[in-house]
Amino acid sequence: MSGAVDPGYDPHAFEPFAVTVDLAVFTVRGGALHVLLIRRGQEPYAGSWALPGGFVLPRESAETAARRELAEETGLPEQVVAALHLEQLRTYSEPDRDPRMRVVSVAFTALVPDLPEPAAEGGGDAAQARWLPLGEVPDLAFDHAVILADARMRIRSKLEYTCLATAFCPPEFTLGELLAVYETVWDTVLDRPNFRRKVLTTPGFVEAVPGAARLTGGRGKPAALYRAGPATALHPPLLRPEGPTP
Amino acid sequence: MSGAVDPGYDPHAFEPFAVTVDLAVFTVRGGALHVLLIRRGQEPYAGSWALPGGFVLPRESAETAARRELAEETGLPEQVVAALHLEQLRTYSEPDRDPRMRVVSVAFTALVPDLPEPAAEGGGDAAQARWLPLGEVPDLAFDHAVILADARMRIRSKLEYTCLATAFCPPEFTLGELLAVYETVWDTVLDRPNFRRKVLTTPGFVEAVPGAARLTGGRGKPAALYRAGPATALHPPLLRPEGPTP
DNA sequence: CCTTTAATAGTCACTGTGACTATAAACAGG
DNA sequence: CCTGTTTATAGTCACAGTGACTATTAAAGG
Repeated sequence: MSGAVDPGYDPHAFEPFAVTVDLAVFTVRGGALHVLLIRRGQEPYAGSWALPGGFVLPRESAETAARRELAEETGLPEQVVAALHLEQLRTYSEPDRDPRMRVVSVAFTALVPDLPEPAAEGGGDAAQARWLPLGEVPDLAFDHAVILADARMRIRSKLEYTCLATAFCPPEFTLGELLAVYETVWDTVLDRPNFRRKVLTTPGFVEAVPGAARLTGGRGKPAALYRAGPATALHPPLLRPEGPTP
Repeated sequence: MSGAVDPGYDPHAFEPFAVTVDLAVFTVRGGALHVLLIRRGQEPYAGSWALPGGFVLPRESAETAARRELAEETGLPEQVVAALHLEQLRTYSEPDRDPRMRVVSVAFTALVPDLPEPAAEGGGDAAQARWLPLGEVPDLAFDHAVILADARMRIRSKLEYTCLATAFCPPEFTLGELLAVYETVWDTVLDRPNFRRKVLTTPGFVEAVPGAARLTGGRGKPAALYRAGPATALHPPLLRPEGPTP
């Protein structure tokens, strides 16, 4: 616990820890799950791709730092960043994960709708930011490949028993778009009518927008629009077809 | 990420962070969920109860530190501690959670069978360690009440979709004991035959110990013995009666 | 118009579960 | 030794939720 040992503990007595945050920010675009990556400008791993993130400042919590870094590196307005779904994933603390010094990193997962185009240059850190499909992600700096894999597993399983999928959608969406989120994240094909039945009979998952409908890219019958409902958990869950973690 | 900013970063340049681990160690004893607490010997919060834990050493990962602290403060043999179920809960990083300095704490949850009697004195830190039923937990030091509440919520929901409940049982156990784990953690009463059917038809949840049986405290028909099976996830899950988090 | 595409409606069989009844095997006490 | 109590184990029945499928509706395009 915080201070079982503390004989007049001197903060500068030994090599200190640095604390950082790393962000695995996902979006669904064009039928593929994308993750936000930045290209590193400095050593170590200069030129490599990495997850966005940075140091936690002395008066910040890890979550505050995560939102600040995300705003800086994506150029999204603070207000948008303040509202989006951000969730702690886990903390990575292997002693040699950073070659320079002891760095403990708190990793977060964020889900955003497709809309925001990278707009990376706002940050100023000269690092370029891009959305990359998971299939095209190159080797990453530090242990970020592990973090990314953990984050992916986490969201795959969270879609099963939470209403998180709506975080990938714009404020108003069609059930076809929501279906596409599930199919993309799980990399499966779901039965459309069954999916519809499940979503609509789960209380609080989605709410119909009265009278609204949208033409789905020109083809087919217009779809009704829905908003995310107040529910956060799915009882019973919406299990994906195959095993727990294919 | 770990080092987007790093202009020849000087480790001693600013007030450093300390990194600690906190442990929420649970056991089921006598129909009540118990948590392991220690009484603090020093300020701050001297005399208060707190979760066991301590500083992460310069060459340790958080998980290594958690196992070491647990061994020190419970007196359990290293070998037992090395094998038990330990899982990262989340990291607590509010700037003022420790009045002395900036402390970021990685919290863990551990589940142990009833057997180990506190045996706290082995540690030497003079702090006394005790198992307390959750209903009798007093005010805790720092933000440990929050950590404990989070840990409790986590294990309650993990019993639903993982095989974790066996971690509360000795190596060989009866289905009645496993049932008691669920009933204690969820604070509900489950139908015995239905529970039995569910556990036995879930592949890999438990394995029968051939020919073995145990007298259940003298009363009633002897029960067959089982061991934990290889499965880790429960598909479909074993949902608790009421809402998601009562 | 007729075809294509996607949304929406509805059907049917099966699986898993909740509620419940029945039997078996130990012990306690008269 | 019989009887009641306790706990384990076996089995039944009805219903909810789901997977697989078929049918209909409403748009766009040639």
